[in-house]
Amino acid sequence: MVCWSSTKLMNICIAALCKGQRLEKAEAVLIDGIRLGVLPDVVTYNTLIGAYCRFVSIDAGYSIIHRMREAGINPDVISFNSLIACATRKCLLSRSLDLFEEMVQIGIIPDACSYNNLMHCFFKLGKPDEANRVFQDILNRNFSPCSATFNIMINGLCKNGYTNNALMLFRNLQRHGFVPHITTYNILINGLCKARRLGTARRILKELGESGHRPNAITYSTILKCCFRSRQFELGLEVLSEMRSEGYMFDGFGYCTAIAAMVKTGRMIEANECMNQMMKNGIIPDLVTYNTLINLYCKERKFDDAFKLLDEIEKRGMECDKYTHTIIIDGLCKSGYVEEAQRHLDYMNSMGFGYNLVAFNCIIDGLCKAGYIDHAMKLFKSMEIKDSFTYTSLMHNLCKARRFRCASKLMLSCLKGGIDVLKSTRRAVLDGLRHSGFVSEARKLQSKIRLARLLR
DNA sequence: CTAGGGTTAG
Repeated sequence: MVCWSSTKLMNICIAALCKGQRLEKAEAVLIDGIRLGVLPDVVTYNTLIGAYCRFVSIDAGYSIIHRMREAGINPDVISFNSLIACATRKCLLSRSLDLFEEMVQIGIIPDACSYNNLMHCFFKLGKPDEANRVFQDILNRNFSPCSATFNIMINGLCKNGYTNNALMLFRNLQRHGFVPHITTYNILINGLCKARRLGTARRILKELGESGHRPNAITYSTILKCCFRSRQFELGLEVLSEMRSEGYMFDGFGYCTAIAAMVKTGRMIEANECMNQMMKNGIIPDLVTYNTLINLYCKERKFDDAFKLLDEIEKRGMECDKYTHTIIIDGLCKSGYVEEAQRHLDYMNSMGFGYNLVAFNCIIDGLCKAGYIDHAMKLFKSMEIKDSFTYTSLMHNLCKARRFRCASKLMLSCLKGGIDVLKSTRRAVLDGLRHSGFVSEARKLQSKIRLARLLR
């Protein structure tokens, strides 16, 4: 007799192969099993559904439903839950709803997990009311909601702009004895950060520490990213030192964010410390990490160190990307080596990289700063594509050289091309015109700027 | 089933 345990054994084997993305091998094991008289059961097919959904497509997953039926096995709630979860994850939301309905219609009773999926789907559809209805349903039917239910709810509320309700739900749950998991904290912190409520986010972070959980890499990268995005570098660095004094570690992503922000704010000593700490923690640099470090060295004019890293990239069999080259070009410009920067741009082109607008902008700025504004204007005229950086850079430097009418002309072509410029540049051009006697020209330009902004 | 994310220019 073929015993139950051989099917179970086969399932374990198939599950392991599926996990390693070896679907063909898994199918081969199944065929072998059937030939030897080991019959697949609902677990076997559910494993395959999960794997096909994840690695191939939802349709491939769904086709297993047909195969099961042909083999005389009915799909169960787990089969459908995997399909629905997969559809939701891939944002095929109407598909999720159809699958849910199909499941109910063939008489399968949804479980807590099905309802969680449904809520998640409604939130992604931007229908928080529908999601809330499902949530109330879960509570009313005494489905004993698990922490995932609450997490999906809190996350969904945040993502749909109801950060306050999310916070209230969180507090309510706590009052009822719910102990938040690290995931719950992270969801809430992310929501608060995105809503620019940094103060509250920090309070929740503090509570997280007091709760006995430790903030993980996700927690900190969420907070840091948010501080730096809103240009609150001081606060970000404060969080960073808080984290350090607590003995927390970054992953490679976190270090890159932190080092880049320090370089941008001119905190070179701290950036170097951060880099050393990263090395000590055994983070193996990837290309983005190298780019970040090369940027640090270039901005410190340590070109020897920068080129050492370039060698290291090659030695490890990696290839520099457009970021690497742009960083070098900008570094050379900022150190006054504009000719070398231009040579490097030519070299980059010969390597088959496409048009590099950022690099051109760096060189335009570099030429201006080195006093070659006419040279910069010539290059500007030859450029195929320009953006607000190109114009802002030129106009700002023209103003510095007191060539306000030329800057004014550029401003007009910005308005015509629908290119936005910095407020400070607008101010510099207008004030410059006024103070150098071109009052009526300034007035005309100002009204054109107003008109353009109204039409936008 | 639920959470985040890295690098360049004004």
